[in-house]
Amino acid sequence: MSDDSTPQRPFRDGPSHDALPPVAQHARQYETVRNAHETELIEDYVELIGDLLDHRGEARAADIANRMAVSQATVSKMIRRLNELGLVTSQPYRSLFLTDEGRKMAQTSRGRHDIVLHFLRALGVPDSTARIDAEGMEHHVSDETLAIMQRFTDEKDA
Amino acid sequence: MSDDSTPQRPFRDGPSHDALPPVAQHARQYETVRNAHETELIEDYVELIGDLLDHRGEARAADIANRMAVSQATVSKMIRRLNELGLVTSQPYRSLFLTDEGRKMAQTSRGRHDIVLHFLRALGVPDSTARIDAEGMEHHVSDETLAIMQRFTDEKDA
DNA sequence: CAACCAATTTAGCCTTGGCTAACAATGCGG
DNA sequence: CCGCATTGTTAGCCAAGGCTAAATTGGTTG
Repeated sequence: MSDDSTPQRPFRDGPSHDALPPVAQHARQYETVRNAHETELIEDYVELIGDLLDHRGEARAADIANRMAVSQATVSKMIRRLNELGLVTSQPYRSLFLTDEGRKMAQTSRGRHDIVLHFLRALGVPDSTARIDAEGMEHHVSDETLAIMQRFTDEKDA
Repeated sequence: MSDDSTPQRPFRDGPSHDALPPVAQHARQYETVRNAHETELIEDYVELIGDLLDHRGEARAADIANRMAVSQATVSKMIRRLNELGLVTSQPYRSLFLTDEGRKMAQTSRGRHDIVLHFLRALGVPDSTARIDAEGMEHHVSDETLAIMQRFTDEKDA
């Protein structure tokens, strides 16, 4: 463990850099991101399925594959996983449905997504860019920040 | 292809949902996120190595493992990858260095990271939360949005 | 200078999330 | 009601990014 015993070396003369955060805190940042990665794809699928159900009354694997730009095989495999996780129910060759838990996740995810999207628009980001950024950002924004974004958007719109 | 021929079904009576984006655009959102995922870990490693070099004069595998909260074996494997990608140079059992390209990536990544972090703070997010969120968000913010964030922060600080 | 401890690397395993190709079921048009 | 296009599934491949355990190297210290 060579870390964090070494006092600051007098090496730099460049622009001022922030100090490195303490190891434990730094580590927690990365852990949080890794954890988010584990759930975000799941959430994206569930959210999309929820949207399809709302807007079209059904969610077919082919539609999901299209919208995700992914092969049907990938979707099929993922659906099995969602099934095991108790998020969707499906009979073979039939349209999908969300379980209660799945519906809850879809709703939450939807909510976060909307807050981020509206926030970006309120900030002045053009729609098509806002959509793309929101998709990536939504899984990495804490509840705390989310609340602040919400507040910002509300004030802007008021 | 059952998609996008079906006109709106009159199903919902709940809260107003935005319409689904056209398939092509929707697909692009997900593709962008997938692409970001491919590079973001790499960027995180390179950025961290750059930070360690700046702040401590050297970047050791053990420090990286500590700060990332990951095993040394994982770091070792990743370093080999970074090597193959021409981002770092390393002799076995020795400290690491960034190539020109690696330095450039570290700098860019650092820049994005700082903009997002400062933006979040300017928005009113407490520091420790801002750090965590910034880590996750930095790879999903477009240049366009980044510029807007920068501007916002500048105005706030002025 | 030998021996031990810390750091690094290697080997081998696992899960995720993609893919293609081949096969199976559905359901519609004639 | 038969045939065939569309849709869904399965099998088997691959790369990435984790892990543990074991082997190696390097440095320090008694």
